[in-house]
Amino acid sequence: MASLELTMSVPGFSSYPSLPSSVRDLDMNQVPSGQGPDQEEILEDEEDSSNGSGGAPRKKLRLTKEQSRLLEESFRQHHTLNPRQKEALALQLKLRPRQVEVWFQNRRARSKLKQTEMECEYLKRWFGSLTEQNRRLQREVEELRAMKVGPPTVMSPHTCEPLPASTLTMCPCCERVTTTATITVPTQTKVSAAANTALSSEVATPAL
DNA sequence: TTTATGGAAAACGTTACGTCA
DNA sequence: ATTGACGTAACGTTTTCCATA
Repeated sequence: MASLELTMSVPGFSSYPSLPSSVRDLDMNQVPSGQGPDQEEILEDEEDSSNGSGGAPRKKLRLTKEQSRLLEESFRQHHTLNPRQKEALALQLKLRPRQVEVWFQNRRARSKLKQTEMECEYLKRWFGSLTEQNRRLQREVEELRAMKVGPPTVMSPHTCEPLPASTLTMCPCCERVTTTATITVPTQTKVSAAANTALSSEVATPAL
């Protein structure tokens, strides 16, 4: 079985499979951009903001730098919290467990968003590279067609007579180059074999 | 063993607030 | 002082997972 192995280099990415290292190694724990004024104690009148859908306008607090730092640190260790961890962290940060929970939810969402953006970028590049590859191969096919080289004569080892030549055709439906050969078996049973050599699509696809 | 059910947690989508240019 | 963009805390809903009957 003939398979054509093509290697491609995606600009800006060293190699796949799976995700390129530049994508894999990115620290998803980094706060996306993130700055902010020195928040001293804009905190908490605990009780009132525990509202509970009662129609009270929700108060939005800003976390202090220290709180953010601790939350980030905790997030680096595990992206989800069990109730115990949540409680402990809330205690440590002087926040309500619900706030810690919400922060982790949002943080996971930001991580995922960033990851998705990077994957999207990667796929765009990969698509561009494949398109270019496809163009090259099609040009190559055209050139081969234009050459109109006569088929090589292959002698049968059994009869010592010339075998019918294989033909190189383009499959109209999938646009793959197809090699078709008629094989003469000694028992005079004729077998038609079609070897589908997918020139254009035998590109190893990365597992994303 | 398989299926139905219910609760908890996570994911998702959206809103509202604070900040900055 | 106003406005629009942006980041993010908070919330409601949907989906997923798991234990139990």
